[in-house]
Amino acid sequence: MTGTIPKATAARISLYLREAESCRQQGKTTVSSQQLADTLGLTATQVRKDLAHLGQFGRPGVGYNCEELITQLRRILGTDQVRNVALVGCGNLGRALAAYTNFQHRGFKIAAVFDNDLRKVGKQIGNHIVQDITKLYFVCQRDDIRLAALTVPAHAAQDVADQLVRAGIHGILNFAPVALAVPDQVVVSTVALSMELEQLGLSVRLKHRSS
Amino acid sequence: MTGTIPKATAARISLYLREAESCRQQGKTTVSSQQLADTLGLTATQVRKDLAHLGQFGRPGVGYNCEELITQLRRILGTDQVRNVALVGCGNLGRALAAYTNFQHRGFKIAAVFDNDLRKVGKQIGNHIVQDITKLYFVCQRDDIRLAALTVPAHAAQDVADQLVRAGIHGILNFAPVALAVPDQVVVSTVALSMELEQLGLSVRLKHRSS
DNA sequence: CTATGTGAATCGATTCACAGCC
DNA sequence: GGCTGTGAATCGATTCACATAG
Repeated sequence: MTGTIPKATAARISLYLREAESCRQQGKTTVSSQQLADTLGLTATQVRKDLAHLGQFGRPGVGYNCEELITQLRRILGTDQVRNVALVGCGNLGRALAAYTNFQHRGFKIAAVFDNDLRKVGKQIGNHIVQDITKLYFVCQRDDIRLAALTVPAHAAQDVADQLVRAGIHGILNFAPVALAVPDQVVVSTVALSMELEQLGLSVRLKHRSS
Repeated sequence: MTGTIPKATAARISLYLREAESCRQQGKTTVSSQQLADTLGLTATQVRKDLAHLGQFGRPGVGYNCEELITQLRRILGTDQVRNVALVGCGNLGRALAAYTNFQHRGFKIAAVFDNDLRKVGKQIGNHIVQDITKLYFVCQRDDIRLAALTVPAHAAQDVADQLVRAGIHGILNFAPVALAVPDQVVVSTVALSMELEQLGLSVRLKHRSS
């Protein structure tokens, strides 16, 4: 049951959700562990173990009901309710994220956008007005913002991370290629494009070496 | 030695490289496994096992020489030489990536930018002129482009991925939240912002549940 | 006959304990 | 004393084999 979710399983929940949504959009009502495994590059057993870990939805001889799978996975991820996200840093990447409208459908709402550059404060980006970063604490408390996306230059990332922690943020999605020091109860996930490219290049090298 | 790198170790190489660079910038000449572990949230033993797996640089009683560590990690990642990358899709995210200049310092060069929208073709983004996607095969072959960043809408991702495969691309950094079907010899790494947010939110939930 | 859920076995990764070097 | 590299032990995740339900 849902008592405790293995880390490896947790890391795949988003994949299952996307694939279940994709199946639903194709008009399928059910999907088998074998089908999920094939498109996601996993094994059927692995998929069954994972989904059984999350609570046993799925009927022998039939498969998993797409609609139910989506509902359950969303509930586990907590994206059945919309959560507010602060976006800090209005460079190229920050502006790109601020302009996205899809997050809301996925359970996240960019509720506020901040920058420390007073020339940017007050400007409009997407549907948002850029606010002064000194308002961080006030706005996060007022609007119950617990997650943040950090798109500032690497040299400023730690300083802003400290401000986010003081503002009561629980999770930081960090786009700067630096390790952030934060208290234990705060979660940081770093997504640095240069690091992703490095990993991709390495995977390609290793695959072409060994085969 | 470098005979075979464990997957878990490979996934951490970029972290070690960033931290080694950070140490060098702070003027340190050496760094210990303990220091690396502390800032990266790992254990010292884990760091030593990883680095020993990659070839034993590191002197007992002293630690790892930052400069040598950087050189060796770059060599393993293959980023000691610059590799060309094609960027496909000039939406918000694509434009943000095209404008980045840091990739070059990290061993990657955005060598060409493509879109299928003829209104965007010919326009300038950063230092690049947007090219018609029909030129993909020609340009990738001519300029020895083997990696691609895919920043097109989800519904177009598979179609463009097929074109990338035909153009001889070996690795695709996919920013669309869909699973791509590609031949075995092609590597896909998906970085979907909505999925990263889901994972972050889940980590926060699990941490606050259990503690 | 198809497909799930699960104990048992296997595989890989992390941690422990310590030998050896600066 | 401080620190790396590594065999041995532990822990977790994947795979196998199969019982069970539709």
